[in-house]
Amino acid sequence: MSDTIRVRFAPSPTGHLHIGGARTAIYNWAFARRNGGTFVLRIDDTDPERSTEDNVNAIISSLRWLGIEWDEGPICGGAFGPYFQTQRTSSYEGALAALRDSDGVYPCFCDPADLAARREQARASGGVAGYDRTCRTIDPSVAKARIDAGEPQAWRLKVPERRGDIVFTDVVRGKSTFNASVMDDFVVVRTDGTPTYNFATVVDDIEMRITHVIRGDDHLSNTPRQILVFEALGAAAPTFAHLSMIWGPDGKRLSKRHGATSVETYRERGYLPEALVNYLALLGWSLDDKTTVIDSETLTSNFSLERVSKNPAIFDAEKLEWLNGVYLRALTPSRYAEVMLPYLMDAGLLTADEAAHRQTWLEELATLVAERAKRLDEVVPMVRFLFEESVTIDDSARAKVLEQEGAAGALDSAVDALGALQEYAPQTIESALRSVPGAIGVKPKLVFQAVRVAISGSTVSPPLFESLALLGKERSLQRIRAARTSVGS
RNA sequence: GGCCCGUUGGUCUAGCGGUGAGGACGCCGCCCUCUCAAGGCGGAAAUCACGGGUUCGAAUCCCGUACGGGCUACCA
Repeated sequence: MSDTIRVRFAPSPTGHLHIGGARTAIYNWAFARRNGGTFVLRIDDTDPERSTEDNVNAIISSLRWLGIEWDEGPICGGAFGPYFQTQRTSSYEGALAALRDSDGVYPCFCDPADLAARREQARASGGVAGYDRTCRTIDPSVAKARIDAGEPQAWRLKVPERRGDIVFTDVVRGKSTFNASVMDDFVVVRTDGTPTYNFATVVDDIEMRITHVIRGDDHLSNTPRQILVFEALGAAAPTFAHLSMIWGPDGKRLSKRHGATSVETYRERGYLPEALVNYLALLGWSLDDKTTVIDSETLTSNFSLERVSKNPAIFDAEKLEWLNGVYLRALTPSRYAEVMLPYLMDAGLLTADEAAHRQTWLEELATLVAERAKRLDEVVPMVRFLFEESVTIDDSARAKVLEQEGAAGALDSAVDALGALQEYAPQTIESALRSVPGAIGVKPKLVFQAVRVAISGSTVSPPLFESLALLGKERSLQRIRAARTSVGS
């Protein structure tokens, strides 16, 4: 593996893995794979208030479920660890010391509340809202005395006087220019000694030898600040690639009120990881002008930042569903049975033990359901009738089918025809039932629908003959008789 | 307010000076069919945000405007 390219995904464990974060991770991962680079996972847990271990675990398990594997990071370790920012305080302290030595920072004794007020005032009068540099002019010896006296201080980056505009080329958006005059001396280390985001990420990116920073464009405005830190630390800035946001249907940042936003939820609802990866990859990137079904292999061997789109994308749940259906249909029966089983078990339809004894039966069931479900959780209502002892017939189905003229006779004949079968299999069942309409002078559809309603309780079900076979002769006859009885004469 | 960024059918996108503006989801119709799906075929749907330029020629290049978004913290 070449080490020329190193990228990282650095989630902050303040929640589960978000759809947008997942896409960022996918792009980083695909980019690393495509270029023979290294993909680093780093946990940016510097916010003690909101970061939790549960969230770290959830993020890790979501990434794994998606099939996104990191080369360095939690669990697997690596040569540039640790990979949790809370364990890297010595790095930040070292970087601060270096900046103090090089006169790249200065202590700030301003009161935060006071600062906020000044900022408000500056903004109100139409001025620049940045820090007014009050403490920048304090004489170093005075500053040292105040620190020694125990006065609390934060550290601010001393933006060079003659730095000029900050210009960088973003791989997806092109050349970006930020006017130097708007760069204020931002805080790099807080009063409590902890590093701010813009400082910690840069220190880490330098130490971890990150060459390409691929992240959401909510960080675009942070980039010039970070470039200043890279420069102050005497390091070359990496290449940046800012991804546009993912929006909800209303054009606002995708959030809980738009529905499911965490990868975990999609997993629970029966989406396949490969479908989610495919969909997310396409939300802002395209292989060419016509391909929409792209497996991981194709993605990791063709991904390029140059083909990442600049505009924000609205998350289209329906297209994801469609794509999930495509992947679901492509599963082999045994694989389908495997992924479907947890849903069946959760619904209490069968136990793991029973499943082990009904492998073939489950695979047959899988083939029936495969081209009908877009999500795995949809199979439960679809197949429930095949597991339960008896079935309750839906009122509208009864009215629409069973109470139709000829239905009773059709059920009687069906019982006779099926009852006579030696071999109870889809083919034999089909020919038996197909002989009924002609014999009693009724439309084939009426027979099929009547039997369907009788065994499933509904006018909609998986294919009839196969369903009857899976149900078994005994229960089939039982249900048809029960339905027949309920219709009366 | 200031600074940035974006704008091709309802949605995701292709396009990178000359195309009938292509594909996909969704929608509609037809076919297939035991229901539902799946599949096949066809269709509607884009004045390429708007207004100016540049050019023989602009969705493509330039400048404005509008709309949307992001940042503007001792959050990340």
